[in-house]
Amino acid sequence: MPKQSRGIKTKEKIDQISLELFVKKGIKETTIKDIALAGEIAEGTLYRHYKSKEELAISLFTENYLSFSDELVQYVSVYERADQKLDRLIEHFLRNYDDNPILFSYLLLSQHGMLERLHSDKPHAVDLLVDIISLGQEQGIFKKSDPNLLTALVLGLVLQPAVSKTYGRLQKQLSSYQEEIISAARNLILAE
Amino acid sequence: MPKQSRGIKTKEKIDQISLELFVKKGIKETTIKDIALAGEIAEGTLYRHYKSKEELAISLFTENYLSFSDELVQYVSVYERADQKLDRLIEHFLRNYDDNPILFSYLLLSQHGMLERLHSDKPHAVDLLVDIISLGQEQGIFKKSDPNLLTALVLGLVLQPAVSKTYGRLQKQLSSYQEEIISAARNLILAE
Amino acid sequence: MPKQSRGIKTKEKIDQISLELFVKKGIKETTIKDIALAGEIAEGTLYRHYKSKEELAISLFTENYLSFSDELVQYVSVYERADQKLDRLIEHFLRNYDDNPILFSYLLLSQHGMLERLHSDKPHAVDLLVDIISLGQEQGIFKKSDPNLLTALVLGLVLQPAVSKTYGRLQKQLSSYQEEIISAARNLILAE
Amino acid sequence: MPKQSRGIKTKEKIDQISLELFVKKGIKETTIKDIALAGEIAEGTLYRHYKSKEELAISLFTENYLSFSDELVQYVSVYERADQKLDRLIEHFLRNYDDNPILFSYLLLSQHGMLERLHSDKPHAVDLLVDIISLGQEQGIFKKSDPNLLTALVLGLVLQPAVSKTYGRLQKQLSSYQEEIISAARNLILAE
DNA sequence: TATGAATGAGATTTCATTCAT
DNA sequence: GATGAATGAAATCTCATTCAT
Repeated sequence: MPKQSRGIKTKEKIDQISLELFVKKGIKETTIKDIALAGEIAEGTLYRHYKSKEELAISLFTENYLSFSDELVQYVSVYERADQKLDRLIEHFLRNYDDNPILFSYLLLSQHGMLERLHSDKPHAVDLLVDIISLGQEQGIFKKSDPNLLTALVLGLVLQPAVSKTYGRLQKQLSSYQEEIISAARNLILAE
Repeated sequence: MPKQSRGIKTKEKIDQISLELFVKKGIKETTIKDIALAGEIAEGTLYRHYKSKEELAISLFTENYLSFSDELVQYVSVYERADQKLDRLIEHFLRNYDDNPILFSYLLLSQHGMLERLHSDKPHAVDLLVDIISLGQEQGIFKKSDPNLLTALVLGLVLQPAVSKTYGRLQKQLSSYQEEIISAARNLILAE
Repeated sequence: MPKQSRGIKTKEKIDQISLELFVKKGIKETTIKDIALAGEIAEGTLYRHYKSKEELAISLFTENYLSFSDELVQYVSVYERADQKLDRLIEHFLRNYDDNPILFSYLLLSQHGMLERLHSDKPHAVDLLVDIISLGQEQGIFKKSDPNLLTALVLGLVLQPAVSKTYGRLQKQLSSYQEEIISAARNLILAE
Repeated sequence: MPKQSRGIKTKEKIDQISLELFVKKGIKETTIKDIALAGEIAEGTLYRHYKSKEELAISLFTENYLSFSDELVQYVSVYERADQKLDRLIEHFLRNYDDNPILFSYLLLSQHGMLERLHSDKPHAVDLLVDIISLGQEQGIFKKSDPNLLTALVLGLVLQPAVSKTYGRLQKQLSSYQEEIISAARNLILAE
């Protein structure tokens, strides 16, 4: 006996609840029953929207990661200078994390094992950072060191605060650290 | 009829193989059968050495993480100045990663959910970093910003290259980036 | 908002599509969703016409099998002599198969498990054949061997070509083999 | 807690019990639980021997059908003349049915849907019959009609009694009908 | 110590059926 | 009559763990 016909709401509820549970307990550790109970839906209902739990987890990652990446690309493309692009990238990331910490925690924590499955021809977030850094080097704005290392270092400056926040080692909104993070990144990467 | 009488070797094999599989596929995703097949041992044999799969995973993490932490504490305690301590900490981490990348990938990737289970009175690696940074601030050597943020940023500079290396985005030995990483950390943290 | 107001058409579509799928994949193996997709109807629509999937399957079998049996009885009753009855029975079967191979494949292949559920006082096709053979023996036209064996053998001569056609091992219309099949049956069954 | 270490016996039990249930109730209608209960094994035990219920059903068909085919080929190859080959084929089939009616009922009833999946380069039972009939025509012993039709007819004479026996419409051992079946086949197929 | 078949609890998944629209 | 999202009972399947050998 169907409870409601609002399919859209149901899918959203599944996504929301799953995200929370996946972050809190891990994907494997979260059972269909957990999701069904928390979402007040039947266990079978999940399968009207996703072929399997794995597909749900992958879709959650892929859809959100790609749409975040798209936005980022869009947002950053307005600027010409690599340093401005980088500033905006960081700003945008931090703001997005604050807007939806659970989603971003999921993206951070499930990178491992997900990024490999990401079959997309479009450039995504990490690619974008590599591109910006290369561009900055061409523009003579950024240091000439190994761009892969520079990427890793800048990535660390941006992602680790998010991870630390996820683990509760940072208390405030990520955006409140924006100035310091951007300044750290600039310090690190600008040609002297 | 036992295949070999040297129990030590078997345990080592279990540890080695489990570590690899845990890193490659995740702990929950790795089955006893996977370990048994890859290690050419019987499924039951694992239970001669560990009470459960969970105990194996925890033991692997704990033993290695704690012994790494201990060494680190030891190694760093020789120095007085916080900046020297920090340099040594980074150096030691990079060297250890190069010595056993799989083990360190495991320590990095399974932090989530593992650190919580670690009930030890000894200070962990992250605590050590916090301590060093606080010390540096007391010594007037380090910037006076939020020590938790500073910790996150330095952590990012050190861990992300390791993650990037794990994902193949960095090719060379981590130690070869040591100078740049240390200099980035110093740049970031030293009082101007 | 109903897509079309002609309920008859919908029922026919359900019957047609179900028949095909039941033959191709089996009854249990065919899901309501399969039928709905192939028939471009909603899953719930089937239940406007049948109480359950089982009722659909039984109805499909019963209606068609019984009407085929009725016709057969009618058609064969015109003749007096058992050998003429037999000829007409074979002719009628082959023609009917050619007219609707899918339907007949269904009748052939789902006998197992269906015949048991058919509680009807009307004689079935196989009973009719047994009767004809007994009659022929009484009339002194047919061999005096075990009538059950004779029935099986004649049945084999008629059904197996249909099965072979279903599996594509025979190409032409079944009716084109009529002469040879009838002659084989006569050869087999006529008293020398 | 494992009950016994006699893995061979367990697999045999699974095969035996499954065969019986598959014939009695159908494959889809037989649940793992049914098999486990009847075989006094745990439900999971089946999966030590087969990857899935479907694999069990397919394996049961394939293994037995192919080994029966092999035997048949072997057995028939001793003779030179097509009519002798045919006699032996029929004899061998009937005897085998009597030796294991359940197995042969399974082979008969699950042909549909199984034969398609039979990926074997070796010629099997039906091919053998086609070959024998072609050979007989070359040897001038058999009628010159369409060999595919002749195959279907002979097949019908042999298989239908088995089907009838499976459905309880024949009482005695199939072998007791051997003479009549062989004679019917000879009558049908021998050149005038 | 080592083995590996067997176990069974618990997870995932299927799908006929219902019912509010 | 038609729709199709939701249901949930029942099926399939997984896999950590045990224990007789």
